Amino acid sequence: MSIQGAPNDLAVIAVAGSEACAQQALVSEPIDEASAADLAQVFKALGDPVRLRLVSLIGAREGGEVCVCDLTSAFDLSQPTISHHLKVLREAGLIDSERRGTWVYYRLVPAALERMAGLLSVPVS
Amino acid sequence: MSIQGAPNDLAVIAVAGSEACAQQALVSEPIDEASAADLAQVFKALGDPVRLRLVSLIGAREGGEVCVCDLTSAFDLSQPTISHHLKVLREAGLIDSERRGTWVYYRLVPAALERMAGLLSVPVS
DNA sequence: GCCCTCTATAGACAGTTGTCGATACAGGCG
DNA sequence: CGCCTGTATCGACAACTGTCTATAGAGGGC
Repeated sequence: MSIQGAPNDLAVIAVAGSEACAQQALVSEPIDEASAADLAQVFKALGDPVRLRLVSLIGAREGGEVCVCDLTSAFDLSQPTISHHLKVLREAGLIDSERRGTWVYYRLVPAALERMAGLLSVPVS
Repeated sequence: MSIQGAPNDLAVIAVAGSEACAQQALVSEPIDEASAADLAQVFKALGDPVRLRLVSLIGAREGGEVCVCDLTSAFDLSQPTISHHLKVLREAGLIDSERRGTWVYYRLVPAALERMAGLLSVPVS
């Protein structure tokens, strides 16, 4: 389950992402301050229960897209608060959005998730 | 704080961790609130540049162990501040420590890192 | 025992973050 | 056009976080 086999752009991005993150382990050599600040911002975006659930809700959705109205109704929080969390995730590069008519749809950026996953994987030496 | 004796225990834990993370994708189905809160705490621990560099410094070290004194000297921060960050990482389960005489040595918990990596990996199906 | 070094804890304080209500903007529909 | 719905931004405020100094605890050497 998860992403359908349909020829959408998301699958292509996912493959490209997982191939690109070859040597990016956090633990293979000490990272410099600039990289640390850069990566910390992304982890910080993931470091909130609401945002984690947002990512999960978006990613688990068939078709990979979720309307903001569906996300807002899934939480016991105000609409501006959800909008704020979506903005944080968007600025971290983890999701992106597209407006279609009245509604705005969000989807994951698989390459960004894979990049972080690659950083955390420990070479089994 | 406690690390079990022999160094090859770590390898066993690492392998077990990477094998166990089969179906733990964040995006395969929506996670519940409790899991989200739990996981967010770990991502939050990683969401600070200093702590990311600490993880990197510890993981990149030959032997996998680093004395606190080496970590403190790697930053332009006070010793209590580094101690605080190490505590955050320890409480998130990402690192572990052992006192040997006067010094305290920190090492990674590979299973914890692999767990988070597994969560972020996007199933390419 | 006394003292010295290494590490952790406590308390304080400024900066950041999550949340809200109010409001502005965007776009479809009479 | 005016209105209505969906989304984003603004401003405020309490709660949390990162940092410091001061101090406590652990353990070795004299």
